[in-house]
Amino acid sequence: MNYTAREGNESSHQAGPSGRPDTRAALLEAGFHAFARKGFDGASVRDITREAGANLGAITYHFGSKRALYSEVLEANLTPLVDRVGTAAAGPGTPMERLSAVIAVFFEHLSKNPELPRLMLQEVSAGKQPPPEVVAIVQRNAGYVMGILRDGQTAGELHLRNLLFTTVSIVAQPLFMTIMAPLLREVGGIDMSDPKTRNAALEHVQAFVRAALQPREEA
Amino acid sequence: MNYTAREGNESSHQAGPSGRPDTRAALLEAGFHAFARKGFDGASVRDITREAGANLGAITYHFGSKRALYSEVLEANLTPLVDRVGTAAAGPGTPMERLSAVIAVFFEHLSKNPELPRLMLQEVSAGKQPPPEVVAIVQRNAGYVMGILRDGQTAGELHLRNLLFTTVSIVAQPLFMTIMAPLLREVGGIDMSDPKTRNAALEHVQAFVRAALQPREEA
DNA sequence: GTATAATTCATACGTTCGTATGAATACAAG
DNA sequence: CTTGTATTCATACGAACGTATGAATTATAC
Repeated sequence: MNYTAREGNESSHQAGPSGRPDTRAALLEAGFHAFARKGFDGASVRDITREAGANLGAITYHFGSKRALYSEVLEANLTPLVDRVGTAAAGPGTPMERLSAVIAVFFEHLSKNPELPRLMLQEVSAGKQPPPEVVAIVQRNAGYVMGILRDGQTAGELHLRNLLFTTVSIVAQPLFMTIMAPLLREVGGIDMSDPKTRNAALEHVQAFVRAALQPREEA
Repeated sequence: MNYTAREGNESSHQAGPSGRPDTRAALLEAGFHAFARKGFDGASVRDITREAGANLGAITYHFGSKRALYSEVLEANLTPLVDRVGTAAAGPGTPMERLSAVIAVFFEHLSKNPELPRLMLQEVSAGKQPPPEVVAIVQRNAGYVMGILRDGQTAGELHLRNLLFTTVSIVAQPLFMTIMAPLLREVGGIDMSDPKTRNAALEHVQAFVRAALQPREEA
């Protein structure tokens, strides 16, 4: 029972920056693809280890279990996105400009990692309570968006009633737009892998949100 | 090889309107729950048949395979929603009113069948091309929404650039709002099972879309 | 070099999976 | 009743699953 491999923190594992195989990273990568493509249950340990060029027992050795690998995959792939959102949210400009920047970050990051939204939505559409790390990440992301909305609200630049609902409405758009890509081709003959089209979609979402939040006089 | 059970059309199967067990319907119901809750791979034939109070071989007998049951579950549960959307889209009123009606239908139907959006999103977030029946249903639904948008566009009542993108932006909202319900409690302490809250969410989405599509003067 | 720890490897275990099979039962028609 | 069909049932099969095990190998320290 010596193969714990989880005792200390990283850095002592496999000399990442060297030319060594770094099985651990390969498993995270392969696991990401497999989980995104087939879901947790659909992706098998044999699939993942084979794709990673590792032995069947590698997941048990490096992570302890398939479930633990899944958790690390989630965290490792969601954190960079939310980090980018955080910096975009803290950037300069009016609240509306910062919001557009956040949408752009979202959109670009998801477009460059087309499997990520699948992973996220599978996690959320599973119905079960996601692992606490995921909840924390989502919470952090929501916090960034809500911060912008609050700023715009107090400055009178944005018009909205409910902070949380509006946040959901906004975040839903890049996620959905990205995840619907395969269906958009089928239904509308639109190819989201074309950068031109992708940019058009981004601009649509930005304009849509901008229009929705524009202050106006009404009951 | 006599248990085909798929030769003719319905009506000869099990005398639905009688007091008989109607295993077939029970399997569709149990399969819907199980697939929505655990995904296709996560839901086992043994789970489903047990929940349906049927024998282990019942799925093979009545549908031929687990996959075939899944297809029927998808179709049986998506069609009623899209039918309702169709009637709402064909209703009276201005395009904006019809759009709000469609959103309300969406919202209400999804709220009453909280597992349905999970099923839909799992299907779409699986990445693989959904079965052609599902594509057809989605296409029909998109057609209804796009019809309203086109009407409003020619009447000058709605302002939008891209028909398809706008449709995605609209449909995404009730879906996301419903599916995010568990996270909304966690993140914002909001209980979507409360009818009051649910109605507030509906009104938010309607107002959000209305504002986004309101004609205005700009570049 | 040798000793010690970290990692890989082949293989096996027990479980669960979807489906197949044929006997048993329920039902409808004559 | 008897006959024939539709359905249920218990059980079995082979495959795939996640994980465990201990030997082989590789890296690190001395």
